[in-house]
Amino acid sequence: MTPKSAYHHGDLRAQLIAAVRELVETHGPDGFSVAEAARRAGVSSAAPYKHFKDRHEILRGVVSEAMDRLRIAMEDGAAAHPIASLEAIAAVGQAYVDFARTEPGVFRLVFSLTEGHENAPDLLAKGANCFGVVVHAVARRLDLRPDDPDVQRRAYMLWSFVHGHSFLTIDMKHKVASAEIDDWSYLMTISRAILAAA
Amino acid sequence: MTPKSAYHHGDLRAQLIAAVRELVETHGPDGFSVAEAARRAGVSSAAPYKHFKDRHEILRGVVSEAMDRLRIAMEDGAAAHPIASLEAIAAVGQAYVDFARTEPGVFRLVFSLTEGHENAPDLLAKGANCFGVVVHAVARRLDLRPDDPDVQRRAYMLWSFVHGHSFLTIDMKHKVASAEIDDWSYLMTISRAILAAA
DNA sequence: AATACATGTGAGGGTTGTTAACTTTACCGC
DNA sequence: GCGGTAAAGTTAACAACCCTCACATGTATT
Repeated sequence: MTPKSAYHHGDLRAQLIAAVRELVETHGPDGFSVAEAARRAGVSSAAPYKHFKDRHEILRGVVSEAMDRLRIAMEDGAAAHPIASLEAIAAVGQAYVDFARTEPGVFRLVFSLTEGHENAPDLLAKGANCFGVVVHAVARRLDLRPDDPDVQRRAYMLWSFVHGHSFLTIDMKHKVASAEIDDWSYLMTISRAILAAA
Repeated sequence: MTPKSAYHHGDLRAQLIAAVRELVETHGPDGFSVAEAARRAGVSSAAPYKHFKDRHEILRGVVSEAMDRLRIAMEDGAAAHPIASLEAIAAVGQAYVDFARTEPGVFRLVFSLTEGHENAPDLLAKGANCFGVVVHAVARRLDLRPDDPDVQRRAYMLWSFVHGHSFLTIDMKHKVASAEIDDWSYLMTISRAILAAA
C-alpha cells in the first residue's frame, strides 16, 4: 500500500485509472494517452502495460468503475423516495442525468466503447444491472414482476428517454432547444406518460 | 473532375471525406487516420492538409455531410405520410433510427465531436435544422406555430426519446433489453403518449 | 509567354502504442 | 537470515501517426 520504495509504489493500477478518468474528463474521450497517464502517475511509459494489456483495457477499467458509481447513484435516487412512488422512478432518471452533467467526458466514454471492446462480459453485465434498477422501480410501481414483458417495455422506454435527454443535454450545453429545461418536472411528466401509455 | 494528370486529381476533398466515412464506419470513430485516408485516396500523407487544417476538420467534413443526409431522410420520412398525421411524426423518428442502424459509426461520430470542435457554427446550425424537422411535424399535428413553447417542449421530448433509442439500439446489438423491439409500433406509441401528455 | 496560385510530393520532428530485455523489490519455504 | 521466484518497475527501440516545411508541378490569369 504505502509506496515505501518508489519502485513498486503499490497502487499503480488504481492511480492510472484515476489519472485516465481525469484526462478523459478534461480533454475528452480521445484526448487521453497512456503516456500522459503514466506521466501523471510518475512512472515510465511502459509501466502501465504491467497492469493492462491495452490502452483499451485501461479505458475499460475506467468505464467499469464509472458504471458502478452510476448504478449506486441510481439506486440511491430511488431509495430516497417512497417505494412504488412515481417520484422514485423519476429520481432514478434524475441520477442518470446528473451523472451525465457532472462527468460528461466519462459518461460519453461509457457509451463509446465499441472497437476493441467486443468481448467485455463484465461491462455488459454492469450495464444490465443499471437497466435493472429502472426495471425494478417500474415493477414496484406497477405491482408486477420485473420480468413481466410490459414492465420491461416501459422500463426500456424510460431508459431511452433519459439516455437521450442526457446526451442531448451535454451535447448542446449552449442551448439549441430554445429554453432551459427543468429536469425534474420533465422527468415526472415523462414517467407519468410512459406508465400510462397503452 | 476527371483526374487527367495524376497530380491535381481535382476531387481530393470529396474523396477524402468518402474515405474517412468508410473508415469510421468499418473501424469505428477512433480507428481512422489521416494517413490511411490519404493512402486510400492515392495521395501522399501530406496532401490532405492542403484541404483541411486538422484531422478534426476532416471529421467535421464527414459530419457535415452526414447531417445533410440525415435531415433529408427525416424530411422524406415525414413527406411520405399525410400532413399532420401521427404517422408523419413517427416516420421522422423512424428515419433517425434507420440512419443510426445503417451507419452506426458515422452516427456515433456525429455526436462525439466535442474536443477541438468547439467553434463549428455550421454544424450547430445543421443540428438545429434536424431538430427543426421534428418541430415542424409536431407543429403541424398540433396546429400551432413552430415557435410555440409547447411545441418545442414536445418536440424535444420526442427527440430525446428517439435519440436515446437509437443509441441504445446500436450499443447493444446483442440484446440487453430482453426482446427485440418493433421500431414502428414503438415510435407510434411514444408519439401518441407525448402528444397527449400534460 | 510569364507569372501567380492552387495543389501535389518528400523529408523530417515530435508524440504515441507496444514489445523486449533487463533490474529491482517483495515474498515464501527453509 | 537465505536463496529463488514472480511481480512490478526501468530503459531502449520500432513502427505509425500528425503535422510542418521547403520544394515541385500543374492551371489560370493577364
